[in-house]
Amino acid sequence: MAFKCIKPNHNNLSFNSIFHRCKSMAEFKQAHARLVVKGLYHPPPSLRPVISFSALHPSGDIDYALLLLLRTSVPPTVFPFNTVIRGLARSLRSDSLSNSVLVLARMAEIDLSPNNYTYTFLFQVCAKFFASNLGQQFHAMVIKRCFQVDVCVCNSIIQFYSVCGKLDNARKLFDESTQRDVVSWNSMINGYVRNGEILEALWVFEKMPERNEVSWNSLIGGLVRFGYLDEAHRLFDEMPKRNVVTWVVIISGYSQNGQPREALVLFREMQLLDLKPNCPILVSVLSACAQLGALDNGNWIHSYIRKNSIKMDSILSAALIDMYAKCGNINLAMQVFGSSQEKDISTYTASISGLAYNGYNEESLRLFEQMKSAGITPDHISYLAVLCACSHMGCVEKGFHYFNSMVDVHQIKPELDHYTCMVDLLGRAGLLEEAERFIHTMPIAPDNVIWGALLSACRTHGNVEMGERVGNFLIESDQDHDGRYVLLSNIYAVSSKGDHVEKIQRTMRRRRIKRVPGCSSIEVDGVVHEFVAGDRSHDKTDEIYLVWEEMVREIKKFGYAPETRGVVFDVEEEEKETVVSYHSEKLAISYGFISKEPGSVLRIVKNIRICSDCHSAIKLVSKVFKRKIVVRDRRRFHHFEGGFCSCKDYW
DNA sequence: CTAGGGTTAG
Repeated sequence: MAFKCIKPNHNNLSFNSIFHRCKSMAEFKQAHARLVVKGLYHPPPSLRPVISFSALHPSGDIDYALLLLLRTSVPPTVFPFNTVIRGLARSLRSDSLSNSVLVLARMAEIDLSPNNYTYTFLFQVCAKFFASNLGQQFHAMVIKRCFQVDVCVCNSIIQFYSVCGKLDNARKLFDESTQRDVVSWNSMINGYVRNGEILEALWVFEKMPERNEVSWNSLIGGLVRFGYLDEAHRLFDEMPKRNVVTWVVIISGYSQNGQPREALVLFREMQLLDLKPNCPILVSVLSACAQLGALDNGNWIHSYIRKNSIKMDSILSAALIDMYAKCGNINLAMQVFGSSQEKDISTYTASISGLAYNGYNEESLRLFEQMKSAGITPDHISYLAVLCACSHMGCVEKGFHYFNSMVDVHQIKPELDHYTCMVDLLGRAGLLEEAERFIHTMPIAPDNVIWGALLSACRTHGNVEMGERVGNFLIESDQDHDGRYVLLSNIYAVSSKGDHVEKIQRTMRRRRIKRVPGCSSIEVDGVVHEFVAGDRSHDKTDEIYLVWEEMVREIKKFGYAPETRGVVFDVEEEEKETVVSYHSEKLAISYGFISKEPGSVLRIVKNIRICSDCHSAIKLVSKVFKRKIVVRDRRRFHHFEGGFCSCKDYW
């Protein structure tokens, strides 16, 4: 023993310590380059830390790892080869698949047999790139060589098959496997969930000998994904021990499935249990606030983030910006934008579209230009925001300018959404023929949404001929969509074909199409109050109606005349004025007058678009009662002040 | 000295 110490391997020690001191890829490369340039012999084992760092560290360089592994004589042990395949499995680059095959081939060249780790990483790569055939070949290799797989390899094969949609193969392996643990069961649940077989997933869940949080979370996540939110909530209640992922799944589930109130309720439950929300939860809750237009709640989240010094990443700041913008408070949104540290494309996009639907069209376009100057390449979503701004401005020329630059400068292939935006742009501007021609010359097939945009433009500009044609086509091809019937009958109602309205109503009744009722909400002291037209369910109904009638008397002195033309549905003639008089946004505003502090801004959120009667009434209310009123409808904001609206009556 | 399953916006 003492003998060996006489000649220690100085080289090896010193080179190892050189590399071990390195903290970044650049330092590794510099150190390595110095050795190579000086022609100093560096023993292969010392390269191991370089390979590990290059392959696995977030700031590493997988190509460098591959280079060292394939072109130098690293010691022929399986470890560095496994490390590189592991790194390839982590990377998102499309050549990872072929590179992992290259590594495997090199192993065969130098007679290195893959071990369990090698196979685990290989199946990870195949799962990530949905390399169904290659993975199957690896599986065959495992079988043919009588390789003794351990439970991890077995599970990674199950996982591989299930993400590739080969559920039968996964199930066969699972059934035949002698080593099954909770991960195997969970992978099967996930496989079924991923492939839409929620009943199978449920069956597996019920048969499991033991479950952990992941089992519960996977099933709950599956139920959420397929819209079975009540079932998901039931399991959530039954769950013996929840973790933070459980909360993410259920809260984001509600938030993304159009049930933002439930998301907020669960978030409050978390607060009561003194549980710390993580970033994804905060993002989901902010999105719920954005959907509801619940500014008080959103403000509270913002101060919670500040108080607890939660790290703001770009997603969280985008969510905050989006929340403020969708609550109609563009100033706060832009404040968050201004103070966010790392502005990436999502931060910009949230601000660009926020400005656009709040009526700050020029500012929106300016920010888009600013983003490009900052060296951020616009993507298809930021272009969507810009086109939307042009459409709100009614600026056809600018819209086409951006549409063309999207294709020519940034090589982004327009998707249906972009085409819809262009049809909307042309249609709003009254260029109906051009809009229809545009649809016919699109390189992809138009969907019902695009025709819907055209139909809506026909209604705005009273084009009965085109409206009748498009509308009748739409109520046949998309029979369940209530809005199309409404638009078409509105078009008939103001034309000489008033008698056709009756026909449309009969068709709707026959097909049992229910209209989605118009619904408006207002937040008071953190509670969101909801109203539908003619609603009498609120505690303060009497007062609300009294106040609105009083306000109508006042604005009539300033020239308000109720319009009933838009009301053609489900009501008898004499009811029309009553219904339009108590549209949901009017009730919500009236409640705001009663319950909010005098002079405070009233913020209303409406689920469908505002009608022109409400629009002119609210303009006058804002003038006569000197009150700022912000109405968010399905498409955009209307900021009412002093008798004017930010949309300049173009909406 | 390495490994397998669940969550994240615009």
